[in-house]
Amino acid sequence: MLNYSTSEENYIKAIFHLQHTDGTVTTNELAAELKTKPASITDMMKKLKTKKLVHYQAYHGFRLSPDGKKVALGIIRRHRLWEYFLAEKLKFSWEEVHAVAEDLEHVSSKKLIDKLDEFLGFPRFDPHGDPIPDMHGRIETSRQVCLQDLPLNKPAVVSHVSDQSNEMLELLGHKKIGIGTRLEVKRKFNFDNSLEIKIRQQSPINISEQLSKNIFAKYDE
Amino acid sequence: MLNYSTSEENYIKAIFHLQHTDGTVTTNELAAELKTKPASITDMMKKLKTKKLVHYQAYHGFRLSPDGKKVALGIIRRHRLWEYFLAEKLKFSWEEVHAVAEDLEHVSSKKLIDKLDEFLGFPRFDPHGDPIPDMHGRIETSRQVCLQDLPLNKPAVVSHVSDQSNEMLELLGHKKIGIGTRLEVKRKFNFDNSLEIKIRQQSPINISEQLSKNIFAKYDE
DNA sequence: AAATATTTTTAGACAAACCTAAAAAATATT
DNA sequence: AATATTTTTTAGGTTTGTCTAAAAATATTT
Ligand SMILES: [Mn+2]
Ligand SMILES: [Mn+2]
Ligand SMILES: [Mn+2]
Ligand SMILES: [Mn+2]
Repeated sequence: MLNYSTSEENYIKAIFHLQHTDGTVTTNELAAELKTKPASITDMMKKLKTKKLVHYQAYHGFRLSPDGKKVALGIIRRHRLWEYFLAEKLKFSWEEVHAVAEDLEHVSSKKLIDKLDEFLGFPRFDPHGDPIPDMHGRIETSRQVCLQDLPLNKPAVVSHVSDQSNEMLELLGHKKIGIGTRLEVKRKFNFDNSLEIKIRQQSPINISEQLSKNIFAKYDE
Repeated sequence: MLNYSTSEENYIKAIFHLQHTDGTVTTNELAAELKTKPASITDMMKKLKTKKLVHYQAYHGFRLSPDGKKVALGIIRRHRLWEYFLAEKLKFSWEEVHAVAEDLEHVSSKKLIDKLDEFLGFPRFDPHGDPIPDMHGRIETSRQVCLQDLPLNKPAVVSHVSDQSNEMLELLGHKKIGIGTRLEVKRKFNFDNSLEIKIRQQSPINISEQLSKNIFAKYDE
């Protein structure tokens, strides 16, 4: 597999993330995301087109080709493995890992990343709950997010609890929530960010913002 | 502390290493080291001079300023900590670590490096036996090298033995060599790379290339 | 369907980091 | 000391990635 410059990689990764929401990505959208000017986007899209990494027609937006997607998944794999390393091994806080991983992701030795993966025990999610692509670029399609970020009425399965204190576990036990519990968020109250959730056939219960921020769940997108 | 480009950092580090042997470094020397053309060296020296990182007078070579030395030690710290990480944690072999560290050394988050240092247990030497500068740029002046690389007639102290097999220890016991032994290499025979070494007042003894490659010693430079 | 507003592309410029070929300076040889 | 050789610098050019300002295409209003 060829090597790409840091700039090319940042563009490819940004397109990947943007086209997940939209179908195709526009020049202005990408310029805003990367904090560059639209003219720079056009320049780069021409280049990525000749390298067959994007489908691009002047004035009609662009999206990654199958090859481009493979490259993007490689970059995302590196980014998320480094984030996991920084949080888990070096004890960085969740908010700090992203900026450093933004640089580390461009060191592209395949052996380095595969050995790092092994050293970390083949983690499946980064510290933000996003899935880490495996060495073949396969990525879990279900997303892990905290309950606050779960879409309403989406069935999800509790996959992770970040605070393991006695107080937390006592509360979870009382509410009958644990790893594997299936639930849906029915309403979100903006006043205090409390949530109303439904667990199987039980009647809906209410949980505080504080609690919801420490519970993570997976759902299919 | 300011940030420097990958190119600037590679030049600064190369000057640091070259001026250790010579006093001042020449254009052609540095061009050979970095595999670039002399014209590129002149360009960069002008730039590094305006940034006050080198002392440079046209046609008369250059050397690092005190500021330039500080920058160099920061890069070398990052390089050697990553080499240690790769060898110790990711199980890379000694020969593989250098190339990857050549890239990782340019990720310049100070917090990243200080936390990595702590995670690794503040190692004092990289896998090649070179000392790792601490977070203030202090570096041990004594070098650890294998006997093959020891300068002739330099008093040195055995500091490390890489092969710990019974056969090795038997041989070392017979030759009366152990950690802490003071010795000097008196001659090197090019035919088989065997060495004649002197241990205190004993008469000189001969050791094979194979053995010498597994014995490391420190000396002041 | 025209007129207007927005988005995107083109044209041309600039800095960083490299190069080749020619000129200048320093060094070595006779 | 004059000449020849080697080293270093200068002059000018290329590629990558960015920018501004103007032109062209598309989308939205009236
Ligand atoms: Mn991230
Ligand atoms: Mn990045
Ligand atoms: Mn090295
Ligand atoms: Mn390097």
